[in-house]
Amino acid sequence: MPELPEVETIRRQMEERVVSSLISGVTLFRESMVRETIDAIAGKHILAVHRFGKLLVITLSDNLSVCIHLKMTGRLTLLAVGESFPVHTHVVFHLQSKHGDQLLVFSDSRRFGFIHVLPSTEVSKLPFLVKLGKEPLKDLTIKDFIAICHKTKRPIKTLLLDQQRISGIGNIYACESLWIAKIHPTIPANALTTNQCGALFSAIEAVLTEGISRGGASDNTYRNLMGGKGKYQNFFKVYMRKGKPCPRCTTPIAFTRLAGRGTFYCPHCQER
DNA sequence: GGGCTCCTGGAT
DNA sequence: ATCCAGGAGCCC
Repeated sequence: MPELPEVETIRRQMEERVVSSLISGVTLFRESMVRETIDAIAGKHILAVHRFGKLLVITLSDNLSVCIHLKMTGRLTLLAVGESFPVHTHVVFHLQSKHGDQLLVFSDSRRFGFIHVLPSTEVSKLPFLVKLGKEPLKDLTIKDFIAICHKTKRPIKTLLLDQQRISGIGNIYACESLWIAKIHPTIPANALTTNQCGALFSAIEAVLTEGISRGGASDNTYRNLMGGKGKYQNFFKVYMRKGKPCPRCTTPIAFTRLAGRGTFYCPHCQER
């Protein structure tokens, strides 16, 4: 569930609360969640927290980095020492800073997520990052976006979800941006006019920006670093609103399945 | 480029 | 008891 705005919310909270901390130790409850040995990070300092699409990259001292993907149900939670761990806690980072001792906890009920520990100079070679597409609100230009759309006949919504073409968009923001741009999710991407591409590009920027400003969407399992919920779910126009009136035209929101994903749209506004 | 798979909690 | 959520790697 965490998409670009949710991961960005966590990144910003980490920037505020854990950067410059010393990692005094690590407790590993489930080895399979970590791709390499994690012992080396004890004694390192947290220098910065970056985000690439939905991937978090924590830069440590001594050329070491920790890359974390939350996938569906992964969570990072900051706790005071003595607070009980969330269910399905797999890794605990023990932190020391001038604010006192804290615990950074990685939990993931479905265990789709992963943690990589590797030299900072190797991070950019991670297959996921090598193949990652450009990112809205960052380096993806409208010109790029039009070119990407016109290069494939795949359904536009499937294209929006393809991290190797465009990074950061997940199911929620794909549905919401298509509704704003009045584009049907199954239209072949190369059938979109330049104007439609422009409208969709603007819509993507708008929903991601609003998602970030509302602290992400917690329609289900997402929680931020402090365990709090986002608020964007209260502003969904179509996502999870099957049968409810379209906010623009009152037609009941339709639900279909596209590439195995639940897809919400207005059959009137987003006519094919 | 579509379908299957990983996994568990929650809805039905 | 069964179905379903979906990010992304993997299989053809």
